Amino acid sequence: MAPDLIEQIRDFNRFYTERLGLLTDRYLGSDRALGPSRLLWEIGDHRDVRELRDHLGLDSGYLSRLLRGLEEQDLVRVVPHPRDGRARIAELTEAGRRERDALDQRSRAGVVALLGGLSPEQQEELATAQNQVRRLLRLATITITPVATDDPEAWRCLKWYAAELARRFPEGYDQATLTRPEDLTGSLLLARERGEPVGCGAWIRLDPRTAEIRHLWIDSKARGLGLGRRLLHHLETDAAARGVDTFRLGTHHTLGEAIALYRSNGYHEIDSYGDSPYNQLSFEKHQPAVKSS
Amino acid sequence: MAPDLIEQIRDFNRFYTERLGLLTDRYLGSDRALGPSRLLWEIGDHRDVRELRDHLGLDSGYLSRLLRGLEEQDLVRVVPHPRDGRARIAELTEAGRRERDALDQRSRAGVVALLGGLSPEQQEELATAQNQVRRLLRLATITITPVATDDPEAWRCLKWYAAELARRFPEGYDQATLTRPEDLTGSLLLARERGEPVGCGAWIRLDPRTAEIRHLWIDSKARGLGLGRRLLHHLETDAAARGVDTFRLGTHHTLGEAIALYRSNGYHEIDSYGDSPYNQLSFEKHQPAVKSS
DNA sequence: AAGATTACCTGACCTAAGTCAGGTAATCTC
DNA sequence: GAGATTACCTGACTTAGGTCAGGTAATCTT
Repeated sequence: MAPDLIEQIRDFNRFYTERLGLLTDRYLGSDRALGPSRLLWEIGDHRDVRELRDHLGLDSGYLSRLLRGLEEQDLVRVVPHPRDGRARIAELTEAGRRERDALDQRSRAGVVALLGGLSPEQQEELATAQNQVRRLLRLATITITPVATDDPEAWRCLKWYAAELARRFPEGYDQATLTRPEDLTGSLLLARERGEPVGCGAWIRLDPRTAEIRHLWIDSKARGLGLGRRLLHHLETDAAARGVDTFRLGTHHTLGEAIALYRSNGYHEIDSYGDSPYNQLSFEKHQPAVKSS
Repeated sequence: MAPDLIEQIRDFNRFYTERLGLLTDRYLGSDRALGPSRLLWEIGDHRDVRELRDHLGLDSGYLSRLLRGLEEQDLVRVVPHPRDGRARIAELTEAGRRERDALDQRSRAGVVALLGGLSPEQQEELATAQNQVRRLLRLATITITPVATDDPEAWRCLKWYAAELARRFPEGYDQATLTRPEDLTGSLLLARERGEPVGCGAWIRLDPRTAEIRHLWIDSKARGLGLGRRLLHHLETDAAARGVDTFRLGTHHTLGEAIALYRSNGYHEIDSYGDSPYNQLSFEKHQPAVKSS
């Protein structure tokens, strides 16, 4: 990997850390410490204490003390959970809401001041470049791993996939059409973003040198990142490493993004080969088998 | 200002903070705290203690203690300054250098792992987008302020400007040609990045409705940001607010970037009007006088 | 209904990071 | 050469942010 590229990324990280320092210093302003401010913000209007603990990654003792502190200042009320006697819910009081809004306002003001130094076009350019950075960093940190054919997380994805097809196909989609675990003769891949499943894909072996790509699906919150392409590529190299040099797949007229993805990845349309009623279009691609890197 | 643009910027800041958290957690790795690690890094091979204090913004007592700690671990040696008996210099020992290199290696490894999830083209895209973000944020945080005509910081800039012209003009440049403070009948503007002067520009009044732009200069470390344009624009609105509607300036064949800047800002070439031997080209622009925003 | 688990709290303790007030020696300014 | 300033150090203190070991009550599991 190009060393200067690495240095450039690190340099940007250093730069941004420094800039963020300036912004959050300003954002603070109040004499409240960072912890309580962040908590105030995270509570929103009301939130499970348990959820807060998970989300902020805090020790239960520490969170408890933080909440007590905010309660003493009358910014927060901690009330019993209506359905679980053990659990509790933190909610902002009127004063707490005012405080949170003030914090919010201060944070906005910092950004407004920053943008004031730029022309409207430059502001747009900034937003565009930031979105690009975010998109690529999200994509880079999503992990793709092979999982067991009956992996519960992967099956949650497959269910979502089926539900989406049912919504999008005019004729609906029968969940029973999903490939059963015992028929997944190739691999089942699961994509996770920060631990959360956000996509899946599988291939099955049609014959020793032919694989069929199936059930390629990306959660809506992870679309537009280029994850579909990455997942498809991963499936191909995975299959290629096991002797496959021909890939096939079937898809549906309504799945425009998928069709575009296949075409732009070297797939060409062929005559229908399977018997699935949903496979209105069939595609194929040849590629010499090589070991995955 | 567009509210969703503001939210987008804030959202990116939150996103990046979170990502950086992940990166620096990894970067740590060692059981050394963040403070000493950062200090180790900043010392480089050797550095004035005083410089470290300024640069890291640390209390002198705190820094002293940090250094003592590193000295006890044999990572750092603090030796007297050769030319100033009060001052001292911190330098890494052999072990300190190894430790710093190990930190560095760990930080690189984190970035390499991150980039591993992207194709080479995407890596390039990421670097490009990050540079764009950085460029715009730098530009946005540079302040431009009018200063006294004999302001010492502005005059440092003017001296640098003169020195650069002396290097670039085949015939050299006589510093005495710089406009004297008493002749700066318009304004002298100074651009600062994080407090440091990085550019200047002035206008003088030729007649009640005509200004001459002079000595527009950007430090090499702030070039390519679009600061020249911003500074020029600032000079124009400043002059316009004081009744000027005609701008003139003279420049030199060797200053290609400046000539391009003037042309792209509505200046057109006119016959020579002044008597400066360095003004090989003259430009003019009309613009109705309006109050600055 | 017993035993395990979960949700939260309390008290005791700890470290990193920093502030502040003063002190010493060297150096600069006049 | 006196007085101010600078560079650094030491000791005393504070705060934020956190860990850990237990305890209580509610709930889930079998």
